[in-house]
Amino acid sequence: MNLKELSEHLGLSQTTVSRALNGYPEVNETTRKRVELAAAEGNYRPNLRAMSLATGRAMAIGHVIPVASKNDVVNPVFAEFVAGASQTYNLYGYELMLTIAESKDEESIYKSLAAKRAVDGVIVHSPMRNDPRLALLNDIGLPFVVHGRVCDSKTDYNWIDMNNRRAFKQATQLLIDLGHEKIALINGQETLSFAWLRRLGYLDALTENNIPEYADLLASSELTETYGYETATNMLASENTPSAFLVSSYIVAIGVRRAISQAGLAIGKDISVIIHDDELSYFHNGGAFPQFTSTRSSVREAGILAAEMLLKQIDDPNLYPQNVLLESHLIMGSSTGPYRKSA
Amino acid sequence: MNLKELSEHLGLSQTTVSRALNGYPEVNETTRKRVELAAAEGNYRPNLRAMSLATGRAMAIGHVIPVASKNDVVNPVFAEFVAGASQTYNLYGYELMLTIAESKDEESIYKSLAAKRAVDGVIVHSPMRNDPRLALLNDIGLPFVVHGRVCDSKTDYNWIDMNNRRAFKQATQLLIDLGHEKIALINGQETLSFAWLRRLGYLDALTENNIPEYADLLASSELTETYGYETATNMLASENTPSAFLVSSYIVAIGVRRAISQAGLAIGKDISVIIHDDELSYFHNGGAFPQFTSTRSSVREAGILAAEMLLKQIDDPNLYPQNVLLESHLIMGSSTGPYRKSA
DNA sequence: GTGAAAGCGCTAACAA
DNA sequence: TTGTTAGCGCTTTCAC
Repeated sequence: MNLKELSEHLGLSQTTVSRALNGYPEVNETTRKRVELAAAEGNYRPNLRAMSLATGRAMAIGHVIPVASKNDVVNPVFAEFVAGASQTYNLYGYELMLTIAESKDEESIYKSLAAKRAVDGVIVHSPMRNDPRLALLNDIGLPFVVHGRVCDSKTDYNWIDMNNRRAFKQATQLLIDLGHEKIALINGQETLSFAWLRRLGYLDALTENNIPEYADLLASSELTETYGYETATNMLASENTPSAFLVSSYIVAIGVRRAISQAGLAIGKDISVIIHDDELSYFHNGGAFPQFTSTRSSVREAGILAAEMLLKQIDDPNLYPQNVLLESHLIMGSSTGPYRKSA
Repeated sequence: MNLKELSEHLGLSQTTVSRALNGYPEVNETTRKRVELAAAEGNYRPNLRAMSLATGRAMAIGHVIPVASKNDVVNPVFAEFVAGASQTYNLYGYELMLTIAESKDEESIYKSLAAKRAVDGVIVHSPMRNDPRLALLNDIGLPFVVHGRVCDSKTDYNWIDMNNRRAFKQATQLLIDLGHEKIALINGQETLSFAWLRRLGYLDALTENNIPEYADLLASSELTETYGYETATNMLASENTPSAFLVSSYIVAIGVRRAISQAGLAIGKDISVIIHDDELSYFHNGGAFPQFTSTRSSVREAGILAAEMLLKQIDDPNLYPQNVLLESHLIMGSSTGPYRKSA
């Protein structure tokens, strides 16, 4: 059923039917009711592509998820973020166009999305400390919201972020309070800003407590199990054996656990492990990890907010720039609890 | 830059330019070259919506990911599957439209996608043993491929699946060979067919080995940490204390581990844990879990194949039905290795 | 080998 | 309050 058929069926012009359905005020209420009824009966929905073509709005938002290489794992955090965004789009009648692409192809993907008029705006994921995508998107004039922050940006832009720096400062402080001094940070790639900010938070706490920073207790790489295993193994065998690990993702933590148990050590007895992972907030329901308090600030919430921000932006470019820093955050203890180092 | 501008710039008609760009044979090769050059220079891409309207093809595929409730976690497996599909769509010029929706809204979402002409086909995720979506999609005439199988379907349909049954039979056999008899299965919701098939595989092995099936060693629910923790805790405190766990997802396994360590037991010493999780294939690189062999059959591969299958179907409806059962599968050992029960 | 013209299904000026 | 008409940017007959 299309507009023409519907209007013929009603004995009205396409215009009137269109106006009735789109809530224009000048339509007679009786007519509107009639039209709405017939539309519902005939299960009529406007053809999205025709509507888009006529209005010039794509009614779609692009999410481009970068992966480092063809075989890279997709970070599960994206799934939650996208779920939140999808919820918002459903509410406002937008579609979500997803592309998962190798980082090197991203530039051409943005250009292509814009040139094809496939989307009205995009969400930028996984920002780097100095991210060339900002300039590109400004250049092609595509509205965007960044999930995270670009540390070295000179210009304003829309972003929403968790307070990674504060979270890692707090986590580190917690370990310090437990008597630890040799605290390892097994971090993500520090070219990505989330990891960089986590590093800064970790260092903040060390500095405030006059604890020296050991370079060999700082690791930074892609978040995989193998990375966690190998890094922890090396650290445990080194001179500066850490008594605590601060781990940037539960995937990595699986490897860290493996290394620890292989070294004959026990978490909660010989060593302490704190995992920080936004996604884990979902595990937390029911007090799964009672050792640490944790505010539930889910990535999904960020997705909802980011999408709303972008739609507002598209609606009214004057709102620019909008920023949200989610102060609530998550510190997740190891399942076996922290090891209190005797002073 | 649109077609009109491009053709005026070239001094040709829109028709010729369109034909040249779309590879029609009747175009003079010299002309084609000229057109292609100018198009590249002007960074011309056809307006997707105009193209769609003219051709009647949306050039987009819908993925509808169901979540049980508003606060349900999105299964990370979807991310990998979708990544694979996205790769295929990029190749063929299709877009991927993602919707994450509560199961109860799904029906209306499919109807809406079809009526709006937003997609040319859909991928059905998380099939149930008896899934009403098949009938619905057949009814509205939207081509689809199911990721998984609908156990009780009378009619044919396109699907691609891992051999969950065989994988769980093998995993169970492995534990039996290690001397275990009281083997717990902590499974997903058995209304979903993947979980049901896993259960059947588990039972296959028990039956073949004349091992009795203990009802209290079979659990089935949504895959969360808390579920794993509570179930394992109860099982460990019961009469039929299991000496081995077979766990249907690494998220659940985190809870199981927690329960085990809280009960004062050690994996690999007092108890054995096998986790099966397709997604974990990505962890496997580098022999992270050397205890078991494992063929790497990633969910991403399934995504690639499913997308190809669907595009073929759209191209030529006569190919129906297409089915792929991925025989390769994954058995992932616990990081601390299996416990060999003394006979 | 190329072009003119109609049409995909909708919205939005402009008229009435 | 409703209808007429043009047009969004492309593809595709049909004619040359």
